Amino acid sequence: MFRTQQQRRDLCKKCPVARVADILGDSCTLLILRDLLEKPRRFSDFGNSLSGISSRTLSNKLKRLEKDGLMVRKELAGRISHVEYALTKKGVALHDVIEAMRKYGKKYL
Amino acid sequence: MFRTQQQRRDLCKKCPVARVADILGDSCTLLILRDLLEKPRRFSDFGNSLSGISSRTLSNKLKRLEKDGLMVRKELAGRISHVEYALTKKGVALHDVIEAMRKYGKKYL
DNA sequence: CGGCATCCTGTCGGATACTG
DNA sequence: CAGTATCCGACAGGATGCCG
Repeated sequence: MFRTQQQRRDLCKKCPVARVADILGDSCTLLILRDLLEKPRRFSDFGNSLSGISSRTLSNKLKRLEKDGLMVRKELAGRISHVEYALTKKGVALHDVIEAMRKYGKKYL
Repeated sequence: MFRTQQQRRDLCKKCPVARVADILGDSCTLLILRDLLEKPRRFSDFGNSLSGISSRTLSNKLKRLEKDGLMVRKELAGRISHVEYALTKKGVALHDVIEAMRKYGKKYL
């Protein structure tokens, strides 16, 4: 699915579910969002909760989320490098989706 | 994510969102569910709405959905082979998730 | 119509090592 | 700490052809 960019555009144009699917459509991103909804995180925080996701993959997913405007990267001042990732309004709005998922998961899975 | 079976089990055990992610976590499956929520479908129905998904992929996704108990395959009597796919109760319950996604997609994407 | 078998390629993502 | 670079294997999934 969404193999070519054209195909992706076509399907996304037609349906809002497809547009969300385009962003949520992989479990990894979903779990990152789940964590960020709770509170802002630092790069290394994800390593633990996501059961050893590789830094490469994490980096890629975060870039995608930032590009899509769901999340912002903040460099905080200090002697050592300190970066924080936090959801934007657009990202926080996914709360309802994630909660619907959590509710379903609890009840049926 | 969910690269090994063990990893998948571990993450799924911890969090309901992860469990839903395990099923919904790819756009293709999601769109199949979207269609099935509307009404039962036949194999070839998906080819159109999913913009040319290959029969191989479609077959695999349907099998997974059936295995997970979200959907049942019904062979209907008749001279020519006629199969229908319909959601189970567990599948229909995903309505809220999909609708939350639709709402979000409409508003923000 | 509703698939399955085979082949083959692209992409994802882990492992490892390195940097400012 | 927060990544980037490179390499490489696994696998998803398209294309094609065939079958009951």
